[in-house]
Amino acid sequence: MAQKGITLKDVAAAANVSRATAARALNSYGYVGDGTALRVLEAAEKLGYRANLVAQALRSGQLPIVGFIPGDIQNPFFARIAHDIETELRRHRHNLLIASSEENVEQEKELLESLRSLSIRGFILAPTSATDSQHIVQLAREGTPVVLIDRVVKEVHCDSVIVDNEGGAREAVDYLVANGHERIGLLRDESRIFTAQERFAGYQNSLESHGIALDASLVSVSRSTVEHAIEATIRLFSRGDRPTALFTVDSLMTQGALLGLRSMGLSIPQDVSLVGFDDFNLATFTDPQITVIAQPTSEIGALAAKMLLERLAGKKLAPRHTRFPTRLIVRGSVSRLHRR
Amino acid sequence: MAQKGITLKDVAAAANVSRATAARALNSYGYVGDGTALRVLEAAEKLGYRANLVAQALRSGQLPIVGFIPGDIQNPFFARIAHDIETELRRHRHNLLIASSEENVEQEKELLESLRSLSIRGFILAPTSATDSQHIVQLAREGTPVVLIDRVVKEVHCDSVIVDNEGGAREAVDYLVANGHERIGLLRDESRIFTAQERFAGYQNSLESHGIALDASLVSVSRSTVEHAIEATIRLFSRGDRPTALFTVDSLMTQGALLGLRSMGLSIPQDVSLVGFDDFNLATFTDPQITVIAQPTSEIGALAAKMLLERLAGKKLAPRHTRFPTRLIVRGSVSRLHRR
DNA sequence: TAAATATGTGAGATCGATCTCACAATCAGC
DNA sequence: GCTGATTGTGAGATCGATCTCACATATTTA
Repeated sequence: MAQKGITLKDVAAAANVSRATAARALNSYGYVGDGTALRVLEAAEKLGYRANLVAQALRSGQLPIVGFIPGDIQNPFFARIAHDIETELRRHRHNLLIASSEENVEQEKELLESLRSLSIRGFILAPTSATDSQHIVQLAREGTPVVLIDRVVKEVHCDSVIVDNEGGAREAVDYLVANGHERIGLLRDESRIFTAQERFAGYQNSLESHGIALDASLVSVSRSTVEHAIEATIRLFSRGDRPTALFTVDSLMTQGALLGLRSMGLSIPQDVSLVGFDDFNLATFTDPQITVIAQPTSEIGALAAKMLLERLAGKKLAPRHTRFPTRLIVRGSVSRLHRR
Repeated sequence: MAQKGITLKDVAAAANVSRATAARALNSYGYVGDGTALRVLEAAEKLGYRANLVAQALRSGQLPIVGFIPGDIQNPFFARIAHDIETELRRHRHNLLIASSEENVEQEKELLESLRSLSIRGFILAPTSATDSQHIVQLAREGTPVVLIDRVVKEVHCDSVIVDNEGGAREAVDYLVANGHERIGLLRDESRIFTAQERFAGYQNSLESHGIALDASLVSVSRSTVEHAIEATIRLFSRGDRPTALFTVDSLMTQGALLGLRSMGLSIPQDVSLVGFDDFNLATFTDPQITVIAQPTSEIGALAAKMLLERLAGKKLAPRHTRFPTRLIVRGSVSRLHRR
């Protein structure tokens, strides 16, 4: 009952022309007499005619809808991106359908599969697995425009927008090392996820370049939620020779680490130094303020949407890959470690 | 190019039957011979047939899509609700289209208007205005299922899920008064918004019941973002006789207040006591932990989705209105005020 | 003035799935 | 063996917008 039921036919009847002519007048193509066109437009106006997008889609094969599949819409990082994508799409009369993969490859596959039958025009996707990607390859190969954000997948040929995860992580750990830390814990998410891999690589590379051996027992894996990160943090710091510093790979984990450490009575930065990847609202309120690697979150969504819209408009180019730099924001959560 | 193009016709041809019979076999209705049905099913399987939802929608007039129009998808409150709605919808093979009103009535109207031509099945809506609501009345009257969340609009007859805003706000202010505060500031959002009205009423009623006169200069209005709330807070506390306590009406504002107060060198709870409406992740990390009025956020989305799905299934009942209770969580951001 | 082109319009096909209707067969009951 | 129900199937219409084609008139051009 969504539609009042004023169709092109009604408009045509009111204007005393055929459907074909009405369509020409409304979409201004082909030959239409001036007077006729005016009559049609007036009739449409008076009746409150709105084209049925579903009918248009059946002919054209495409609904003016773009799908966005983030790992988790509750993560402020993705929420911000969703907002920016939607704003950009609206400018071009497209709508945004959001379905979260919940960081589950199977769910991601099912979503893609089911959205496909909706004749959605294109996808903006944060693939949950860097390797299990045949479904995405397949999608891109069929010609559906796809833009990957935050995470890429090697074999897929499409536009992508990511950040310098390795460099950012390296900078974070370099900074901790420069402050005298050697036992540096890592709170990361599952290794299937592209950003986790890259940030881990940054962690490794930094340690290696400083001649510090990687200690696997200092690395804790957790899902990216505050609750899971609290647990993982407690696990990591429940040992005798606990780390003197911690690097967390996203803002929800940073918040989990804050809460976990507090619950253990460990204070920052006296007992533990902390650097988090991805800035967040309250990072400057906590005491101390949290030192972070900031990403240009506000640019990712808008750029991805623009890229996708260009593809939808038919632009044929080689895939474009944008990688934004990150930025270390030094606040107060890292202390200089003095040898004891 | 979203569709590989395997249509019912292809399946019918492969199974050597007519389209009508193929449809009957696939959707199991009417009479179909056992052998025939099997042939059709096998052919569909082999070809990888997926029904074109757009074509189905053209006939039925409805796409399996539900629209969600929150005030701001970046507000964790709405993000959580969006997540829960989506999870529930997916169970019933429906998709979620999210478009933010950005707390702008005109945008809300345009969105509704444009989504209408998409033949969306129903809406879950947090109306940005408690009074400017003809567009929603109209929508509901036409028979489109609508569920209002977080905010209601008087004239609209449809299901709704909200919380006890007045009671929650009253409890917050009662608590401050019980701790000796009389000059209690209010950081609220625009009065057009339903929750702002109700929470303001709770603030008023509490003061009145304690014989405290309402001082309009203690009330600061701001948009519901961290940035705007910082400014509003600073404005409110830049006066000589500043409030001894502050009540903020949502979690982004609470965070803004925290940052604003800190930037002014005011500490909580020594200089200012604080109670916020809506709990948030870091409320227990900040020092002190923040006392809040918690809402059952995790129940709202799921319930709203269920209600909507029932309506979509054709359930005809009088509109149901659920109002969840709130809960005061006492932490450490309120101090007992001693007369000076 | 005849031929060629430009302009305006409508009838009907199309997109894909589904539904109505007509028409066969098969089977039961009398 | 005949009527009437039961079962099975296909032809064609339908949803709404758009596009192709054919067919008119007008207007140029040779």
